[in-house]
Amino acid sequence: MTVNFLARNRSVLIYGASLAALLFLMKWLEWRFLIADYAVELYGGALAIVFTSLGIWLAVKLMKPKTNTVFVEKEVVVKTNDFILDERELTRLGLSKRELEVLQLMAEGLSNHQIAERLFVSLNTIKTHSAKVFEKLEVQRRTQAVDKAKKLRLIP
Amino acid sequence: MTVNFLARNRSVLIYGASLAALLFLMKWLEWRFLIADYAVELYGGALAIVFTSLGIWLAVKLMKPKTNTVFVEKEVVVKTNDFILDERELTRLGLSKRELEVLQLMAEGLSNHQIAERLFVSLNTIKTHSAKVFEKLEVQRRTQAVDKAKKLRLIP
DNA sequence: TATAAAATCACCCTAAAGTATGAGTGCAAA
DNA sequence: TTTGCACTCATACTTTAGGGTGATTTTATA
Repeated sequence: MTVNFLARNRSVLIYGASLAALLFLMKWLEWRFLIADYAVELYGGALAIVFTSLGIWLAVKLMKPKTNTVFVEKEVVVKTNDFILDERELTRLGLSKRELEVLQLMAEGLSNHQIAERLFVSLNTIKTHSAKVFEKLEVQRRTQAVDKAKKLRLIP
Repeated sequence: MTVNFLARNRSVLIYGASLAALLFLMKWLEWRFLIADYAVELYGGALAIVFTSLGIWLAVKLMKPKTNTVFVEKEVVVKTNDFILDERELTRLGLSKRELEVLQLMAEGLSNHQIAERLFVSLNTIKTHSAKVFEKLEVQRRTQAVDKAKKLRLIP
């Protein structure tokens, strides 16, 4: 902390040190015969050093620290695993609840027979549903239907 | 900006103003009969003001601003469209180049007949290929094969 | 060059999928 | 209340898919 302070105010310290050094130099050179004549100037120099220091101390103590706030954007990859059903597309195509259900089971690779069992209806009903699904999706095969439905975000 | 500076350094300014006011007060009170006697003190006061100001100015000028680095998380939706084929899985299952090709076309919803035309081979050949694909993927239907292949990252 | 794996094709048969059509029921909106 | 829609089921038929088997030709590699 102290080291940091010293580092930050190096220029100020150098200024102060230079002033002090200069005074000492003058003092050493002319101590013996000029001290009496230049007493006022020496007094002024000392005053300058002391009050410059006071000023610096005051400013450092009282001045609110200047803060530069730097905003750094950190990219966070968000997984897009979350499937959101495209309701708009769904209503546009006019797919009913049951038809979508059949479509989902189709996508899981179930046969019409298995879908019928799963939904407790007859095989013929599933055939009817799938036929309507194909019609609405404008396809001929279940594999096409699944492919298109995935692209249209009707199923995950 | 200037207003901001004044606000931040109010204490310093008050200190300086007080010093000045004090000097003026002394001057006003004792101007006529003490000016000669206290010339040195007035000179010292002036020096004090000037060098205190100098110190403040120096400190303000030279003090390095504190840098606050704030990390802001920015959500970036990365398209996970980039399909990378799972070669390991591919070799594990022992799927041949041609079989994978057939699998891909299956996933696009093509019928065996269409696949045969696309690859310039007979329907029977496609049937053989698809049969081997089902065997290797341990499934019974093409819809299942497509579903499993997608999950295993064999096809996009 | 021998050999294994891949690719090709054929035939037969069954299962599943898909097409077409008709019809009954229930529910909600006009 | 009627009308439309979703859901249900059935029958008949066609097409496609899938299983099983066997065979020939390429192709890559030990």
